[in-house]
Amino acid sequence: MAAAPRRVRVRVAPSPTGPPHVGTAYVGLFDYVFARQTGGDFVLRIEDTDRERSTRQSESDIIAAFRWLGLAWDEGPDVGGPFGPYRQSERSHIYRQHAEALLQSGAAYRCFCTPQELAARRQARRSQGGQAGYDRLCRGLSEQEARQRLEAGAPHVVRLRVPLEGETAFDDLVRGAVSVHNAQIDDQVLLKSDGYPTYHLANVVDDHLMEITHVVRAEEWISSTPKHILLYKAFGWAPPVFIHMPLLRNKDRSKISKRRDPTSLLWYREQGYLPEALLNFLALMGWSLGEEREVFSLEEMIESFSWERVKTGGPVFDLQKLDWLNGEYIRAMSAEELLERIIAEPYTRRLDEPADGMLAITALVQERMKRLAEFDELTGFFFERKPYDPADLVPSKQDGDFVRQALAAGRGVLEGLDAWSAEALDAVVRGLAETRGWKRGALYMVLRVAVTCRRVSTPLFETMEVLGKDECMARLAAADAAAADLP
RNA sequence: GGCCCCAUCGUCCAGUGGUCCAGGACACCGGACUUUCGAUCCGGCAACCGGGGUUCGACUCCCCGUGGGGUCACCA
Repeated sequence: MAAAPRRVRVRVAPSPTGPPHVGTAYVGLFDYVFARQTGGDFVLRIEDTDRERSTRQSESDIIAAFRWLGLAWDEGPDVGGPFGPYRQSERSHIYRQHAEALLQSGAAYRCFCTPQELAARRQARRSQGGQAGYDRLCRGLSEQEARQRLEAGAPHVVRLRVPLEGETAFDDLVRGAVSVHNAQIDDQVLLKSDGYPTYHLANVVDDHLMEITHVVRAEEWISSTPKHILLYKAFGWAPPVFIHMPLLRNKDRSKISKRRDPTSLLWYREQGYLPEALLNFLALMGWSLGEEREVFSLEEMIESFSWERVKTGGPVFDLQKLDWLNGEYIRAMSAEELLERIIAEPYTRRLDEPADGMLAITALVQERMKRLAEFDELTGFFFERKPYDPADLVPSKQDGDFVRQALAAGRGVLEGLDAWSAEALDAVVRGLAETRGWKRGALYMVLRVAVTCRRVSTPLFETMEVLGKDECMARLAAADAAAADLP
């Protein structure tokens, strides 16, 4: 039975009906890794068959988001390829043709029920505790009747004639056998009355025509996979391998949704999550290296990936862990690279500042940054004096008197200091604390607030060095004035 | 509700019949370092959903419960 080894072809098939979704990236990551590992092809196909909701904006956002992540596709609407077009809205004739073939063979039939009729009947059935789904009213229509209505121009859809008995099964690569009784399967709409295909038809036709070997998609599709199997059968095609990835979850374990957690890739990018960190994090959702290492590159994942190691339980998307991981990546790079990436996006509005100063500042915040977008907030005091409450100058267990003395003494020793380096500053201030018998921490806190206008800041002396003597002295003087009437 | 999928610390993962009174990571709580925050290092807390089988032996296999999730559209 050994089938000829086929080149692996996978696709990610987003529907451009909103912001690029993190779940799409999740599935796309596994597609990409699998394709790269096997030397296969990764295809991007735009499933824009919902004419109401699909937008070009959404499509380009999706493309931009995937580029940002670095998940490059070999074929797609923007780069072309031998199996195009890759936008379903441009393939309508293909679907119509295939629907026609099904009509001819009797595997499908025309249904003239209107949405309103369907809704009404559905509701009636439901209130009587009956089955959901289509009641198959038009399934029994005679050919003559159907033709009559068709010629009269009655709007209609094409439905799949699902066998009433038996069962349909498939083997999910990560879940094993799944089977459903055909009686449970609805006579699915294949072609809508606007002439566009539904997901079911378009998906099956395209996956076959594009020679997709492995369909990787989210778990929510499991229940419609039997319909797809039936469709492949009706066409006389061999179905691809199916792999249903678990659904990413909110904290309450429901399917991840923007109501609860951020789902837009645009948001992750804006916040300053690094693509490699986000990918690493997504990989951790359901897959592991097999050793106890959690920080790894895309390349490493490609090297050791296997479907056997993907879990089927739905993972909760934990932003706290993403933050930690992002911080790991931030700390692992050089300050130069970090700054480059902050400027490239940009994540800062300080684009006109001198490069050496920016680099020094970046080095100071690097180890306390979790997201690149925090840069300005963390470094604002370097560029401008921030308003602050003079009471902040007072260290715990100290009073205004201490603040005034500390400031006066501090200004005194610093005024005479010429070598304005962190080491020199450290030595001088340390010496001051000792000669006066002051608690070092208390003295430092006064200076910190005076110089950075904040109780929490980057290390004091490095910060003062970057700020320069003039600016520091001016800030100390201002603090001194503000401390005048501190109790 | 019908059908389907899933089930190890709060969360993410390791564990593929014995080496498990269950291991790592995040978070949390302590401690160390330290001029604040952070980073770093050290330590701690904390789980095999329940019940039946199978087996000499089950976290691991099977069944039934229970729980969670998904799906039941001319949306994907």
